[in-house]
Amino acid sequence: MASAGVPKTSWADDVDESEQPAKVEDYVDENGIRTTVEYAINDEGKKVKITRKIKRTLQKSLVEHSVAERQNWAKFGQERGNKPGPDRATTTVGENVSLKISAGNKSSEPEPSPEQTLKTNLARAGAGKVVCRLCKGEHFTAKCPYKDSLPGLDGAETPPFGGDDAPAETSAAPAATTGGKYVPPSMRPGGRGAGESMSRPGGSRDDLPTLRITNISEDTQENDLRDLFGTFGRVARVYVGRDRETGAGKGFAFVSFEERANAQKAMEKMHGRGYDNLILNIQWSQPREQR
DNA sequence: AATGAGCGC
Repeated sequence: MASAGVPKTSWADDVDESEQPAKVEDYVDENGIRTTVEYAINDEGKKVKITRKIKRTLQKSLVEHSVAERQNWAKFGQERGNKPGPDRATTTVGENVSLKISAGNKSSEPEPSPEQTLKTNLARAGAGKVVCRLCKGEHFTAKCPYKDSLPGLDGAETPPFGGDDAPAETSAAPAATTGGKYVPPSMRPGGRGAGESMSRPGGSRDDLPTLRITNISEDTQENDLRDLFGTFGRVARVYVGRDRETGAGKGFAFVSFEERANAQKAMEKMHGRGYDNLILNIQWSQPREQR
């Protein structure tokens, strides 16, 4: 408008101008001549029409020799007798497809569904708030001081799937299969009873008979100890204390057996024995977590 | 000399 004659000083104006090339034509004719026509504003602020004709030729220096050579092949079949090279009337050059590399499959999922968004928002609303399911205190249920004295959650009271506080409407079939997070097979309603083949009666893994091994070399690995103590019986778990940063061993480890008698025997046999130029020191471990 | 990780509402 009035600013037409004012010299442009702002770089932003330039950007705006270049944002609108207003291309009106862009085609390739049968001879491979690409023509583009666009309107632009030149330096004097005048509207100009720019017509470009570009002859697309394969440059042998940029193309592998054998590929460039094919341009000269005599045509056959329905194209017999036509001149060599691609006929732009019948042949199009594939457009560039940009390949997006991403780790995992998360980024490939489309925009979240309304339900997912709702879920996310609900989760955000309650973020940072921890409520014990047993005593309603501000701690995780697993940390509840009344965990043992209050009626537990492990009975039939709380179904493992779709808890008692879930609205009845969510029991639709899709919700049951896709609605939530992963449910381990042993926890699925139709699946095998929990631990039919895995767990022993009367114990979570926290009360396995566990030995504390000290004075091991810093590069002792879990498998080394598994091999060493496996001769006394089935080893349920091996933990090597490591530096969080460097991953180097801190000189101690825990070895849990399935059977207390085997652990006892291992301790008696191995305590004071040499391993890696060091004398093993073995005691019963104290429970990691007091209750 | 030396006593474990993470899950999660």
